Parts: sequence; C-alpha cells; structure tokens
Amino acid sequence: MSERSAEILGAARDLFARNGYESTSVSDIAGAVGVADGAIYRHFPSKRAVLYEVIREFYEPVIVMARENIAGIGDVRQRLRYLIWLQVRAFTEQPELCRLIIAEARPMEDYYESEIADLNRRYTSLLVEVIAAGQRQGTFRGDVDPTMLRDLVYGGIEHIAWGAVTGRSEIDPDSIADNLTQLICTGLDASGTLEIEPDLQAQVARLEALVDRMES
Amino acid sequence: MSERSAEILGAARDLFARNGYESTSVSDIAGAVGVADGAIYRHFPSKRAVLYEVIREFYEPVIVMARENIAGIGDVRQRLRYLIWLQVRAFTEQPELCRLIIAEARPMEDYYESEIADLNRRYTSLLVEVIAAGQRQGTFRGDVDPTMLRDLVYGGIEHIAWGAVTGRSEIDPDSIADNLTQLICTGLDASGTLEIEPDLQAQVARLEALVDRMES
Amino acid sequence: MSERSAEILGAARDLFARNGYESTSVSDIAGAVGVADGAIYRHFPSKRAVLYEVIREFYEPVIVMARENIAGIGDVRQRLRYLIWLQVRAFTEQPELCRLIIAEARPMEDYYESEIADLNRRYTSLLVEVIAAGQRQGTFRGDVDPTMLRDLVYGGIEHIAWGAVTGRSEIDPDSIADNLTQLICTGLDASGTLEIEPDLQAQVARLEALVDRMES
Amino acid sequence: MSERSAEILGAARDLFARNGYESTSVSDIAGAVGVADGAIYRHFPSKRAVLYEVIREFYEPVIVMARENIAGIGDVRQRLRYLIWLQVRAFTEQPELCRLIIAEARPMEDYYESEIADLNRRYTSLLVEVIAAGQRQGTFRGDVDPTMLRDLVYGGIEHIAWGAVTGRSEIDPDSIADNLTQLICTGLDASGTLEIEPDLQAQVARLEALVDRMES
DNA sequence: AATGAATGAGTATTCATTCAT
DNA sequence: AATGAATGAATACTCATTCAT
Repeated sequence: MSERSAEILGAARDLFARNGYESTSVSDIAGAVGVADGAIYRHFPSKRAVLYEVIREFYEPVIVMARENIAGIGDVRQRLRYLIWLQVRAFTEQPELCRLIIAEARPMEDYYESEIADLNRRYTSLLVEVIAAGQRQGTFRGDVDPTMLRDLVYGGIEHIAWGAVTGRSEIDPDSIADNLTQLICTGLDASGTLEIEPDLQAQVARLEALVDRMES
Repeated sequence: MSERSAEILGAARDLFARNGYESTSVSDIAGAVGVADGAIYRHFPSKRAVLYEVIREFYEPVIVMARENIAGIGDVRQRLRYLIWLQVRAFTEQPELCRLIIAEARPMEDYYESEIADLNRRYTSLLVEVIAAGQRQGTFRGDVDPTMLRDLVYGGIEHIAWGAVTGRSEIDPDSIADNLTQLICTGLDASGTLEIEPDLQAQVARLEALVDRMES
Repeated sequence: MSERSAEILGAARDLFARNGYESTSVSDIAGAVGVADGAIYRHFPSKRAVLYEVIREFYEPVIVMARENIAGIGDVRQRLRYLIWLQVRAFTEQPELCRLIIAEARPMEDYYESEIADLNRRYTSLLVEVIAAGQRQGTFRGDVDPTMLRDLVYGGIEHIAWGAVTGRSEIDPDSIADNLTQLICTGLDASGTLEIEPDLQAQVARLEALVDRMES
Repeated sequence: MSERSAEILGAARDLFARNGYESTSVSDIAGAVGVADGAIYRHFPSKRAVLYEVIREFYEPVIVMARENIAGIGDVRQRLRYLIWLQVRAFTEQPELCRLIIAEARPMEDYYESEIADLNRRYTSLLVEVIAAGQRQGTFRGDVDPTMLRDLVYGGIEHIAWGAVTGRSEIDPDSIADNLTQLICTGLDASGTLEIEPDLQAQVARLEALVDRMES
C-alpha cells in the first residue's frame, strides 16, 4: 500500500465515521487529502471500494489479535468471555465505525458478496470454534448448535451495545461481558440443577437421617 | 383513516416490500393507486411518514395479539418461548417487511425519535415483563438484567433469521424457538446437574443398599 | 404534444444544429427554454430521445410531402429526379440538421434499432418503389436491384452534397438533380446507342441525301 | 519509424477495430504494448495522431497497389470495375477499420484538415483520373462530371456495403462490382439503343430497298 | 526513451415536495 | 380532495495529457 493510499484511507475513515458514507463525497475525501478528485481513482476503483477497505483495515487486526489471544487462554469459558468482551469493547471504542458497518455497509446490496462479509464470517467463526472445542471437551452441552449460539451472541451484543453506538447510553465492556457470559453459560433458569436438586437433596437428606437413626 | 389512505398504504406496503424504500418513488405509489403524485400529500405529510405508517400497521396488531396470547399462557417459560416463536415467525412469514424495517427504516437518522422506535420498545417490553414476572415468581434467576435479555433475544433472533430474510437459507420457527428457548433457559454449560449428581448417586446407592438390607 | 414540449424541441433543434449534440448540454436546452433542468425530463425520457424527436420532426413532413408529390408525377423518370432533387435540396436547405443526422445520430450505437432508422427506411423505400414501378412498366431495366440503386443514389448524394454541408462548397439542387438523374438513367458509357449512333446516323443521312438526289 | 512505434500502432489498430476509438483509452494501448502510458507520447503527439496514423498505414498500401494495378489494366471500363471491386472488398475484408474511418474518424472536427482526408482524396482521385481518361478516349460520355461520378461511386458503395460493416448482412465483392459497374456504365434506362433503333432501321430499310432497285 | 502519479474539467439524471388551479 | 407541472440540488467517474525523475 502506497503512502498516498494510506492517506486516502485515513481521511475517508474519519469522514465516513463523522458524517456517514452517503454524506461524504469523493471530493470531500480528495480535498481532505489535498489531491484532485481523480487521484482517488488511481488508488481505489470506486468509492464503495474505499469504504470496504476502511472496514477491512479495522477488521483485520482485530481478527489477528483475537486469534492470538484466544490461543493464550486455556479455559473455554474464558475464551468465550474474551470474544464477547472484545466485541463489546469494539462498540464502545469505535462506535462510529461500528455504526458505519451495521447501518451503512451491511444494508448495501452487494454486501453479502463482498470481502467484508467474508471478513465478518472469519471473525465470528472464531466463536464457533471455541464453542465446538468446548463441546468436544465436555464443558459445553453438545446439543447446542454453535452457529446459532454465534448469531445469538453477536446479534445480542449488537442490540445491547446499540444505545452506546447511537450515543443514547453508556456501557462497560467488562460488566457486559461478565453478565452476558454468565447468562449464556448458565442460562436464565433458577430451576434446573438448583431447582430440582433441592427437592432431591431434601428427600435424600431425610432418608439419610432415617438411615442414620436406624443404623445407630 | 379514509379509504384512500388505506389504498395508499396498501400499495406502498407492497412496493416497499418488493423494491425497497429508496427504490420506490412517490410517483410509483401514486401510480399504483391510480391518483396523481400530489394526492399522496393530502393524506400523508411525507414519504417517510408513509413508510412509518406501513410499519405501524404491521406492528400494532402483532403487539395486541402477543399481549392477549401471553395472558392466556400460564407458564413463564412457555410465555418466553411464545415471544421467541412469534418473532422468528415474523421473519419467515414477512421477510420483506422485516428487511424493510431492519435494513431501511432503522438506519434512518430520525428512527430513534420516531413512533416506530416507540412501537418496537412497546413490543419488546412484553418480553421484559415476562422475564421480570418469572423472576418475581422465582422461576428465573433474579441476577439477570431483563433488558439485557431482551436485547440478547431480539438481536440474536435477528441474526439467526437474517439468512432467511435475504433468501440465503430456510428456517423453521418451531425448531428455532425450541432450541433458542432451551438455550436461553438452561445455558450452554454441561456442568450443573451432571456435575452434582455423582454425589447424589452415591448417597442414593447407600440408601438402596440399606433398603435391600431391611427388606431381606 | 404540449406547448412546452414544442418549445423544448425548438430550442434543442437550434442548439444541436449550431453546436452539435455532444456540445449541447441538457442545461443549455433548459436554459434556452427558461425552465429548470428537471423539466426536460417531464417531457422526454432522455437527451437522446430529444435528439431523435428533433430528427423525427424534420423527417416526417418530408416523407408525407414526398409521397404526395410523387403521386402527382406521372413519369417514373421524373419521379426519380424529384426524389433526387428533394434529397439534394435537404442538404442545401438544412445542412446543419443533415450533418447532425449523418455525423452524430447515425454513428450512435443504438441508431439502427431506433425509430429514426425506421423513418429513414420508410423514406428511402419511396425510391425503391419508384424504381420497381419503372421496372414493371418497362421504363427501367429489370436486371437492376432496386435496393442497390437506392443505396447508390442516397450514398452518392450524401458524398456529392457533403462539401455543402461542411461549408466548403456550394451546390445547386436543380443542376445536381438533372445531372445525377441523367447519369443514373443513361449511364456513363459513350458507347452503346449514343456512341455508335452518331456515326450510323451520319452515314444514313449521307445515303439518304444521295437517295433523294437520285430519286429526284 | 521505430520498432516501438510500430508496436503501438499495431496494438492501437487492433483495439480501435475491436472496441472503437472512444472506447479505447491510451492506457489500454500502452497496456497492450506493455509500456507506461506516458511512453505513447514519446512516439505520437496525441491519441488522435495515433488514430490517423493507423488509418494512414491502412490506406497507403492500398493506394500504391491500386495505382500499380490500374496501370496494368488496359480497358477503362475494367479499370473502373477494379476500383469499385477494390473498395467493396475493403468493406468485406476490413469492416472494422472501415467502420472506424467512416463512423469515428470522419465525424471528427478536424478531419477535413487532416492528412487522412488528403489520403482519401488521393485515393478517390484515381477514379476521377480513370473517368477522365475514358472521356478523353471517347469511351465515356464527356458531359459527366468525373468528381460527381467519384462521389456517386464511393458514396454508393458506402451505403451498399454498410449492412456488411455493421454485421447485419453479407455481400460478395465480385457480384457487387459487376452489377454496380454495369449500372454505372449503361444506366437504368431500358430505352436507349432499343428506342432509337426503330427509326434507324426504317431508314436503313429504305436505303436497302433503293440499293436493291439500283442493283436490279 | 521511459515512467506513472497526478491532474481537473465536465454532466446527465432523479425525485420528494410544492402550489396554482 | 385532487391535479400535475415545475423545481433544483446534488455527485461519481473518466481519461488525455503533463512532468519530475
């Protein structure tokens, strides 16, 4: 990548983040860099390509970092929490870019055929792999579809964090990650183990007391 | 609402669903109804208002119906499942309108100040209420934030069902609703019940041995 | 056709004739009429359509007139001369429009699928019919392909008159029509009838004079 | 001409022929040759100059060849037929280059001041010379303007062959050349020789009767 | 001879909304 | 209620040509 290409991407990222894709003209970008309009097209084939490259530049290091960091975390539940935390933090640290991706890039007609959709698939597949690994080692239930869980987590985070993206609320990635991981792992039910066991345990306890008395 | 207004909304809904909001011109709508362009503005202040009204017409009966049906369901877990099922079914039955709302209406600048966002809040608050009720009666864990769960569920469903909306896959509302409700309620962990049981089983084994001895 | 449409066509015709199609912008036309740019598109779907309509307006009355006038001419050779004269006169009276058609409209990609090409076919087919009629009545040789003759005549006139169109020379329609009709009808050869006959006639005349003297 | 110049012309000819002048960029030509864009301008002052040189390369050998071949044909009518055949064959053998010249080069503003127009004049003047020679030797009528005949022939061939150039029909140069030469030479009239002869024959008959009487 | 980055002018078209009738 | 003609702003992209290296 030439230095000029990097300049263009930097200017475009700032303008797209501040004003949105539609509201940013190619002339705006060229003007911010200090070159003629046509120069943009020596580096990128279209305005759309500039957008996609801006997003790619944002995505790729995250994927690399996530992959590396996951490898350094032994516990699958901690790996899951890390991926959740990473995504929530993206929304708090780069709300404008997240908004750009979700509200402008994703609704585009050719998005699902684009390189960006592919990046997203690669990124979210990290979580699928973590779940599958957890299932293989018996930590996670085997009857859960990992891709459904992936959609649940990333779709859920999107909604949970959206208030922060649109500036209507503030969120704390650590707290969100803790709560969400807990919820995902142990579920909503107060019953289950805890609900049924008390009864069982109570009965068993009563029987044991009886046994003790009789045996004594 | 006048008959003419209803005609306009019907035509607009069909055109928006088929071609999208941006690709549908006011002239298209007027032409489909058989009136002059200007006539639209006798009934609605703007094209945007027509869109919002189309969405309102779609939303409102769903809210009413959901509220009524929930009242008829006693079990909170079944209520939760119903709301999940209802939302998934919306995506399978009206994918175009769902796409319109998510990909076109929601990214609009004034969406969060609109009547539609309010409708959405009323709709999703049904789930918040169900969760809170479950917590009050002890069925659901009290340490889960109901609004976080609402975002998790609706954001998750959106991602899970998006392939169906964009025509890239097919989904079954019942199956999705079962799996998702189960996952939400009991969580991902294989631990819990199974982890505790070994002790219980040992105790039960002791009791059985005693019973055998007494019966002998 | 509305009055406004006629105004637009008039302005477009003048501008196209003076400056050419490419050098005339839609804004130029709108400005000449005194309306906003967008108003043009209420009357014509595209700039190209305006061009074609300008040409159609020029062509159609000529076809009608030619058809009527031919019906009033009994002699097929005179009919042929009339069509030649008409075409040459078009080049002298409307050189700019002829230039527009030949140098700008005809090289366009979609010309041969356009209504204009069809008009041209209808126009030139008048000459084909005249030739065929002349052949049926024995005035014209039957072994000449009427469509080849049509191409010869109209292609020839185009080249003959082109100097006048580009302002490099002046031509007289009557003189051109006479000479060309004569050439087309009797051909280039001095041989054949005209070449041999003078000699024959001279010999015959000498012999007749001798006969007269002897018989007297 | 340097080897590089020849390469550039070769690539340009192919691209112009295949895609047209406007649709071929200087970059396309440079890319086909394998040099940088700017290199083109070391060899030619402008894109237009490249076009004109491509056409010149096409024209000049034809002129030389035509001039030589004509010299080897004794009969002026055969010379005329040869020039007609040569031109028709150009349209069938090199339709793309003919299209380039007629539909792209000729409508250009500076065409008539260009070297190409001059080449064309030199080329078509061969026919003028043939006609004039035929007139001097009494084979062709002296009252025909040779330049008018030149325009008639070349304009006519252009229209006759245009269907083949645009790929809408096929033509045979020999057949066209025969028919067109015949038409040009003997004209359209069925009259001529046959019309005048009846009188002559009557006169001859009288003379023959006299001779008979005198011989008797 | 060659490079190749930079220039910068130029334009057809759409469409929500208004307003005089 | 309805008409429908008019508005007018707003913008991505191409490419022949130049010139510093």
